[in-house]
Amino acid sequence: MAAEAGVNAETLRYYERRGLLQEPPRRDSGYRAYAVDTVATVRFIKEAQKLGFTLSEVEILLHLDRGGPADCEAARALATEKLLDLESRVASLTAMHHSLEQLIATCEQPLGNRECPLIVALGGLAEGKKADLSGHGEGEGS
Amino acid sequence: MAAEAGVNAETLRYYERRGLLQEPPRRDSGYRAYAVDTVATVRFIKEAQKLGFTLSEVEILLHLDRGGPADCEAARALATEKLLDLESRVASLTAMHHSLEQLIATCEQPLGNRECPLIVALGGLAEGKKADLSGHGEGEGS
DNA sequence: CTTGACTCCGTACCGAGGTACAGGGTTTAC
DNA sequence: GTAAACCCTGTACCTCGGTACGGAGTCAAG
Repeated sequence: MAAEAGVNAETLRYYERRGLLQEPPRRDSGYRAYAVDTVATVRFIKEAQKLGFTLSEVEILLHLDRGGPADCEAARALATEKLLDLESRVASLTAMHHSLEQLIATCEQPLGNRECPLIVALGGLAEGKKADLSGHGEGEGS
Repeated sequence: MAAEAGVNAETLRYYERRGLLQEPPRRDSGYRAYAVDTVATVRFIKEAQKLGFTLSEVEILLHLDRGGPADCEAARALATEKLLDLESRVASLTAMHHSLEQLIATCEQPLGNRECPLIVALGGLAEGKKADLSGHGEGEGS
């Protein structure tokens, strides 16, 4: 069953501990007797993870699944929130990418006599922020 | 000094423990007497982190900074590698974004009588993978 | 009936990047 | 000269998503 869902057996137990899977009935030996559709649930979890949901959110989603239309609303809200989150992450990674490209480009610059332009540039980037000691600024640059 | 660099004092000590900052001289009281340019180093660390370098990589970069032109090459290689890494992360986030959008779109579909289309759809996504029980496939989909 | 592959349980650990706390010492401003 | 506000050390803890281990029981095949 673990193999079929593509996860370790330990992972299944972990999910059970976390409440993502509810405890399956046991055989008389104590072995877990998983319902057939548990495989689908595990795949659901994995899919949702790939879409950026945390396990806690997945848990919420799973509980929501047992509810009515109001819960469906909630599920959509959660998904929409994730979407925004993804958007901002993409934006910031893209910004990083851009900066890094520029940074690497400095390597083509004549390198004076001994300093690595890349590292110097990275240090230089930070200079801009000196004025920033007003608050406890956890600055997000862009 | 911690405030000026925008980090906790504890974080400074943490960096020192990790070897990112070398141990500063002490006043006779035992207090750390940071050199003026340590602030710049800390900002460098923070900048590099923002660009996706891990602290271990930053450490390498800092050591590289003391070296010659060969080390400069190495720094550029590291940066280039990071760039590729960023590219793939952006790609995968973008893919997630796309899927999530489509998923949310299913919410507009008529919802039968009681099932949340979003959750049903997420479950449905996983179906495609049933054939995948050949190896121990830790599948990377896309 | 034995052997090997599975499963059980509980607990501890990984890595990354810190944060928190306790129990002191020091500095600085009033 | 005293009180607040900083700094020191060391250790423990946090989140996240699992993985590993040990000692025992169980299942299926030969």
